[in-house]
Parts: sequence; C-alpha cells; structure tokens
Amino acid sequence: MTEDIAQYISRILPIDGKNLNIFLSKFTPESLKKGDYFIKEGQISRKVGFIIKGSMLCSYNKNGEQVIDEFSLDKEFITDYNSFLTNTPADKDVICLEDTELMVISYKDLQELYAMDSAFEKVGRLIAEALFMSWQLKAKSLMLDDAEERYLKLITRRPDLPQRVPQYLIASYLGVKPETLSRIRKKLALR
Amino acid sequence: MTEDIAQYISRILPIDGKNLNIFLSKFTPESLKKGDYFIKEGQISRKVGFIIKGSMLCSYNKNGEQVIDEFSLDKEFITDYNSFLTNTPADKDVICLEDTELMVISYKDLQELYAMDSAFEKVGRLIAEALFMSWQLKAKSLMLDDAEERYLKLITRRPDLPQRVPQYLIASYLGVKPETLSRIRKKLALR
DNA sequence: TTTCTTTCTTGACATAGGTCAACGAGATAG
DNA sequence: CTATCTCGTTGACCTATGTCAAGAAAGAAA
Repeated sequence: MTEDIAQYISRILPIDGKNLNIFLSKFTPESLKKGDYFIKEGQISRKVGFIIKGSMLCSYNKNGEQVIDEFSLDKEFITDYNSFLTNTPADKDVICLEDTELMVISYKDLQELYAMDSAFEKVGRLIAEALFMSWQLKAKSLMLDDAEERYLKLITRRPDLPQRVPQYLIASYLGVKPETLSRIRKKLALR
Repeated sequence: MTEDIAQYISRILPIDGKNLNIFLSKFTPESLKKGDYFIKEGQISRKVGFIIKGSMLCSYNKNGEQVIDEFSLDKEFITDYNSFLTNTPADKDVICLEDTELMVISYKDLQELYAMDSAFEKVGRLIAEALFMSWQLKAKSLMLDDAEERYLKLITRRPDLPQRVPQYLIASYLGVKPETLSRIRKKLALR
C-alpha cells in the first residue's frame, strides 16, 4: 500500500531515499464511503489527500445547482489547494463518488517539511507549477473548446470515467445539460 | 525606475535587502512599441517580463480568430509561464497594446537563483502558487459566470481598461462577439 | 476642415443549447 | 415477480447568442 505511493511519488517528484521516507511518514491513511465529504464548502481545507483507490469529484454550488469542476481518480492528489494555501474557507465541495482509500498530509506537516530542507521547498514549487499548468490548460479548454471537444478530451484523458460516474455528472463537468450531452453522444455515434 | 520595481517586489515577495539586490540585478530593461510581440506562438519563451509602463495582451489563435486570454498592465509580470517552465513552444501570443517599458529576467538566471539560495526557491514556489490561484479563479469564473458577470468583474478589477483597449478585444476576452458586448453594455446602462 | 478608416451600435434572422414533458431501460426494494 | 426509482433518450418549443448587413460615431490623416 505505502509501497505504491513511494513508487509513484519518486517517479513524479524529485525526492530520494531518506527524504522520501520522511515525506511518506507524514501521511496517515483515511477511509471514506461513497457520498462522504472530503472537503466541505465553507470549511478550511487543512489537508492534502492522495487517492490510493476510489474516486472523488470537486464541485461548485451555483445557486443550488452542482457544477462539477473535476473528477479525481486513483493515484491522484486531491484538495482545495487554494483554501489549503491561504487558510481561507473552501469554495467547493470534494465528495467521494465511490468508497475511497487515501493517504493524507496536514498543512502543518507540509510547512514543516518546507522549512526543514530546501529539497521539500523545491517539491512544493514543482507541485504548484504542475497545478498552475493543469489549471491553465483547463481555462484554455474552457475558452477555446466547445462541449463536444471537451467531451472527447475528457474520455481520452479518463477512458474509464463513463463506467464509473453517471452521465449527468459528466454533462455538468462539460457545462451543458444532460439532454445536450445525450445529443452530443448520439451525434458522435452516428459518425 | 528600478526603485519602483524594488518597492513593488519587496511588498509582494519575501525578499530582503541583499537578495533583493541580487534578484533585481538579473533584470535587464527592454522597450517595445505598440503592436510588437513579446512572445510569439510556437517560439519558446525563455524570459519573464515585469511591465514598468504600458500594456500587453495574451491571446490564443482559434482557427485564425484571436481569442484574448488576459490583459496585462503596468506593474504586472508577464510571460507564457507554461512555455517558460517546460521549455516547450508557447501556445499563445503576447503583444503590446501600447508602447511598453519592461524589465526582463531570463530562464537561466532564474534557475541559477533557485539553486543559489533556498530563499529564491521559496519565492519561486510562492510565484507558482499565486499563478495557480489566479488561473483557478479564472477557470472558476469561466465555469460559473456568464458574460455580463465577467464583464462587471473585469471592469471592477481593471477600471481603466475600457479607456486603454478597444471594446472588441474586451468582447473577445469575455468569449462573446462585439455585438453581444454592445448589447450587454446597453442593458447595463438602462439600469 | 474634409475625407477616410476603424470601431461601435442596431436590426433581422439563424442556430445552438436550454427547458419541459414523456417515455423506456436498468437497477433496487418489497 | 412486480413496483418503484433513477437515469438516459427523445421531441417540441423557447431563449440567448451568433451572423450578416447597414449605418452612426469616433479617430486619424490629408
């Protein structure tokens, strides 16, 4: 279990033997059930999760309507990083779509690591840079792509998503109504 | 001139006396005319600019149509940070809207600073975190706000923008046609 | 000034997507 | 097995925005 994380972390971040062990020792396991909240809008997010197995969604609340911001599946980090960084209330919910096993590190522990060794500071920078790039890409897609293109990109990026989440949530992610996604899919199937 | 930057930088970033001087010594002045490119799509961006005076726009090319991503005015940093970080071709143009004076730091110099002192590494992390948050906010607005709300937010955030850039560029930023922005403004004026 | 060019506004119409309602297929409960 | 519920699909209609075209306004050039 922890071995999985170690392999994955060392592959995506420049942390080696000793520091990797220190890093991993700060994570504690957590188990959540389908429908449980990992983060609730209005509460301050003081932790970052790494999903071992399971899935979650991030969503905004727009006058009572749930607007999906992102899906997070196995082997992905998850938090409201904005709330986490600024110690301000989260502006979104993070909810389990399936029963989910994850490893969690606290804000306090992460800041202590930053102060402990500049190698961790660098890790923090690389994480922030990666997040920046993924959000930049998301904004670009929202600006340039229509719902059909965004649908095709989503199922390319996450081919197993349609098997794991209902279609109306995917429609919400795409910014269209379920009826519209149904019509997009029909149109694509005819080709 | 350099005094301006020093004041501004020390206010927004945790760099003090000696490090601040080292940091500023890496910047070189650059002058651009209205219409000049600071970054051209397809070329690798190896520099970050800080606008002393003037304005620029970042835009994507969508089948020949210019789609405005952001306006950058005085006292703001400007680059294709994605291209800069990953050493890959820029996916957008950065063009001067007015004659512009700026200070520029190269990729090489910035990386050398990161390696020189963990204080700079921390600055790099804080910059990346700030960029992440601003892009996250942008994506959120694209998901939740309609063109009218985005227009109101834009002119609140940059009250002088309508005096400095033509309306059809603002429409492009909002993701609507100039005719639609004209109608939005008419509707708002009637209230 | 006068002319020329660019930008903005307005109207008529077309189109994509939203809304509402009905239905059908699967899943779940009794 | 039947009843119920949720989800996805489909059709009819409506609304917001795009498209096209004309003209007005504002700036730039002569």
